Amino acid sequence: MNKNIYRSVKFLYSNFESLPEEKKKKIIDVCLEEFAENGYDKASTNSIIKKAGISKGILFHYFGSKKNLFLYIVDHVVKIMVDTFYREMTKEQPSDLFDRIIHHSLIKLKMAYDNPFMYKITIIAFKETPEEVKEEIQERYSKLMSESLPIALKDIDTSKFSKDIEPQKALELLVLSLEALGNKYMEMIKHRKDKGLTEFPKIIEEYKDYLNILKYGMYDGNLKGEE
Amino acid sequence: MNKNIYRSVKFLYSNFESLPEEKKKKIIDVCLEEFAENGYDKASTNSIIKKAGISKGILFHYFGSKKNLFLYIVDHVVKIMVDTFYREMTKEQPSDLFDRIIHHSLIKLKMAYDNPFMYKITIIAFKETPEEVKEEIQERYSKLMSESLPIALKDIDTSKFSKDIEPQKALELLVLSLEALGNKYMEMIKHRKDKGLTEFPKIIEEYKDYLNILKYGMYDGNLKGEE
Amino acid sequence: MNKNIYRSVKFLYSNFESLPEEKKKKIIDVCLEEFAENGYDKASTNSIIKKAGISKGILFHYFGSKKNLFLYIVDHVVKIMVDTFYREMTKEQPSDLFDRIIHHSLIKLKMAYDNPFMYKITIIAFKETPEEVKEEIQERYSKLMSESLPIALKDIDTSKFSKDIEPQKALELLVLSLEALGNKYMEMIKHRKDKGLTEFPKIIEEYKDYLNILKYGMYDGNLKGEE
Amino acid sequence: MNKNIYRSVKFLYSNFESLPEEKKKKIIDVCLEEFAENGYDKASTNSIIKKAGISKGILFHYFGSKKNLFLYIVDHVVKIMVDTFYREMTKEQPSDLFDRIIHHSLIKLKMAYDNPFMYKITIIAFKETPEEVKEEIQERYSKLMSESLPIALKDIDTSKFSKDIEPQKALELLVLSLEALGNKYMEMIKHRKDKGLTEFPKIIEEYKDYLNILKYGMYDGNLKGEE
DNA sequence: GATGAATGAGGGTTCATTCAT
DNA sequence: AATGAATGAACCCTCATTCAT
Repeated sequence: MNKNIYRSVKFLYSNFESLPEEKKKKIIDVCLEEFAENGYDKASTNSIIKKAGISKGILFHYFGSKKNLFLYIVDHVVKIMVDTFYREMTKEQPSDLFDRIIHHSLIKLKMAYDNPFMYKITIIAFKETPEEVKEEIQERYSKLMSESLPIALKDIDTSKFSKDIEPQKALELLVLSLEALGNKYMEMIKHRKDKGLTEFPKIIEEYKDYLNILKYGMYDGNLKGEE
Repeated sequence: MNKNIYRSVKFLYSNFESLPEEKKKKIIDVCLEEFAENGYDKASTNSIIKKAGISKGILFHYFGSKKNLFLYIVDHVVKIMVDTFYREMTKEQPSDLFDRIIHHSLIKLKMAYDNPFMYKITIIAFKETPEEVKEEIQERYSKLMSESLPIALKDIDTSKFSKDIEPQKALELLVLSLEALGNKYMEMIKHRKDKGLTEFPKIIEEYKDYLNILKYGMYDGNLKGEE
Repeated sequence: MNKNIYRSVKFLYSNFESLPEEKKKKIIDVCLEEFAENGYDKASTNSIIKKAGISKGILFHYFGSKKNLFLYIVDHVVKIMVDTFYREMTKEQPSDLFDRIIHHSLIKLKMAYDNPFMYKITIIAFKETPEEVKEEIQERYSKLMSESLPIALKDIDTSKFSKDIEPQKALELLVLSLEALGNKYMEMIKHRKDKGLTEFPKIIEEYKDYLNILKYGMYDGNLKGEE
Repeated sequence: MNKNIYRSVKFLYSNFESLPEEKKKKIIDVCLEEFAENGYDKASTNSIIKKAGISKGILFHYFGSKKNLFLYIVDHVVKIMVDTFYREMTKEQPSDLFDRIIHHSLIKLKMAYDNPFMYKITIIAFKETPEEVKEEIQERYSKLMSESLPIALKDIDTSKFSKDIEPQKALELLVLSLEALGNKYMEMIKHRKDKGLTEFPKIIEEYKDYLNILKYGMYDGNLKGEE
C-alpha cells in the first residue's frame, strides 16, 4: 500500500521502463497472451513468470501488483492502438461520410487482425471490465471513450442522409452495426472457422459488401437504384 | 472423473430432477443469480449453498461439479427461452419479412427485460464462453446456434428486397444489427442510465425507430420516401 | 470479507467449537505456543497446521483469518484466566487492604507460573498489542481493562495509610510496583536463570518479602518498628 | 555467512565508520526512527534506504545484514546513553542514597524524554528482545546489564534504612518501581494522554511525589511523620 | 439422501539478501 | 565504492471437490 503510493509519486513502472527493449518485449508479449487468453481474474502471475523466465520478485518489483501490471498492459495496448489508428487515419481521410467511416472501420479491423491479443485485451478492459480495475479504467479512459465517437464523426455532412431519417439515430445505428460486424469477423479470425476467409483481403471484401448495404439504405450519396 | 462418466451413462441430474418443484426452483433461482452476477469463474459454490440453504455435499451429489451445474443451468435457461420464444412467435406470425423480424426481436427484448438473469447467462454461456465449459457448450449448442437464423427466417419472401442487394447478406446484417441494438438496450436497462427509458413501452418505441431506418434502406416493402 | 461478515452474523467459530474436545485442545495448545513464542506477526499459520497436523483449509474454515484465530485464542485465554482469578479470589478474600492485594498478586503469579504461554499471550495482546488487532482488542477489552483496577481495589479502607501519604498515589505506585515485580519473576521463570527459584513456593516467599517492604512503608496496619 | 565471518575478523562496520559524519548521522537517524517505530521484525530495509536516500547494495555493504544493522544501532544507542548518563551523573553526585537514586532516575527520564527513539530502541533490544538477535544482545550486554545496578548503587550507605528491612531487597524493589514508574511516564509522553503533563517539569514534579512515598516507607533519612 | 469437515494446490504479495555492473 | 535488478522462500488466504458419517 504505502509502497504503491510512494511509487506512484515517483514514477510508476520506471523500474520496468528502463529495461532493455528486448526484455521488456518478452515480458509484455507474455502478459498480452496471458491476459488475452485468460482474462484478468484467471490470468496467473505464476504462469507469467514461468513463461517469461523471470522471478516472482522481479515482476512485483516492476509493477507492484497484478492490478498495476494489467493497467500497464492496457495503457501499452491503448497507446499503440491509438497511435496506429491516428497514423493510418491521417494518411488518407476521405471527405465523404461513408467512405470515412469505412476507412476507420477497416483500420480497426486491420489492427485487430494484426494484433489479436491486443484486441482481446481492449475487449477485456473496456467491454468486460473486471470489477477490480473498473475504477482505474474509468478514470483513465472515460475521456478517451466519450471522445472517440464525436471525434470520428465530427463535422460530418449530414445533408446527404435520406430525408425522413434522423441523422443522429442513423449514425448511432451505423456505428453499432459496424462494431457488431467487426466483432463477428474477430470471432471468425480467432476461431479460423471459415478457413477461406482468414486472409485479410477477403475479409475486407466481404465487409465492404455489408457496408454498402447500409450505405445504400440510409444515404443519398448515391441515388437509390443508381449504383 | 469416473463418476461423471458413469453418471452421464445413467442419467445425469436425475437426483436433482426428482426433487419437489419448489426446492428445485429455489436452487435454480439462486444459481441464476449467482452465475449472472459473477460469471462462471467467480461464481462461488459456497455462496450458492448458503443462499439456497443446502449443504455442500448435496449440491455436488445433484450436479457432480461446478461445470455440470453451470451446464444444467444453461440448458434450463435455453429450454425456457426457446420454448417461450416459439410460443410467442406462433401466437402471431406476420407475413411480411420485416414485420416478422421486428416481431422476433421484440419477443427477445421482452424476454431479456423480464428475465435479466437468464439473459445474462446466455451472454456468459455463448458470447463470453468460459474456457472451462467451451467444449461442452459448443457440442450442445452448435446445432442450435447454426440453425437459429435459418429457422427463424426460413421461407422468407426476399422478393421485396431492393434490387442490387444480396438478400442473404442483408438478412445477416439485419440480424447482427438487431442483436447489437438489443445489447445496447440491455446495458441501459441494467445500468438504468437513461431513467426515462426503463419502461418497456418507451424502449420498444425507440427500438422501432432504429428498425425503420434499416427497413427503409434495404427494403422495398414500402417505396422509398413514401412511408 | 463477505464471508467473515456472514460468519459473524451466524456464529463465528461455531465450526471449531463443535469439534471433539481433544482435537480442539490440540489446536489451541499449538496456537498458544506459536503465538506466545513468536508474537502475532511472526506466528505462522503454516507452522500451526504442521504442528497440529491439520490442513491449511480447515484452519481457515474454523477461524476465517489469522486475525480471528488470534482473537479467539485471546478470548480463550482471558476467559480461563478471569474465571480462575475470580474462583481463586472468592475462596478467600482478606479484609485487610494489603493482604487482599497480596492475595490477588499471588493468584496472578500462580496463574502465570502454571500457564506461561497464556501469560505471554496476555502480554502480547494487551501490552504489545499488534497494530492489526488493536482495534478489536480495545473494543472487546476496554471495559475489562478499565474495570480491573477499580474492582480489585474497590471499597478499600484507606484510613490505615500513613498520614502524609495520598492514598490514591500510594495505591497506584503499589499496583505499578507489584506488576513490575511480577514481570521480573515471570522473566526468571521463563529463562530459568535462577535455578534455585523456579519452584513456586520459593518464589512466593521472596515475593512476600518485597511486599512487606512496601507495606511497611506506606501503611500503618502495623505500627512502624513494631512488626 | 562467510563474508560476515571474514568481516568480523577484519573490522565490522569499518566501511560505514569511515563515512563523513553527516552521512552517517542521516543513516543512523533514519534507522533509529524505523526501528523505534516498527520494531525489529517490521522495520523495513527498503523503507530505510528510501528515507536515507542510499542504495540497497550499500546498506548491506556497510552492515552485512539487517541483524548487524540493528546491533550497530543498539551499540550506538547504548554508547550514547551510557556516556550521557555518566556525564550527567558525575556532574553532581548527591551523597544521600535516595537523593542519588532520584538523581539517577531523573537523568534517565530526561534522556528518554529528549531521545524517545533511542529510548524505544533500548526497550526493543532489552525488554522485547527479538528472537533473531537475542543471542547477540545477551552476549554483548549481559555484563552491562548485570553491572548496572551494582555500579549505580555501589558504596551506598545503607545505615539509614529502616531496621527490619533488608537493604539489598529494598534497593532492588526501589529500582524496579522506579523503572515501572519511568515506563508509565514514557507511555504518557508517547500518547500525550494527559495533555497537562507533557511538559517535563510537571512530569518531574509528580515523579518526585511518588519517590517520596517510597522514601517515606523504607527510609529513616527522615523520621516518619516528621517531614 | 444429506451433511459439512477436510483437503491442498494455487492465488497474489513481501522482503532480506546477493551480485553483476 | 556504489547501484538496484534479481532472487525465491515464505507469507496469508481461497475454493472446488471428496468422503466418512
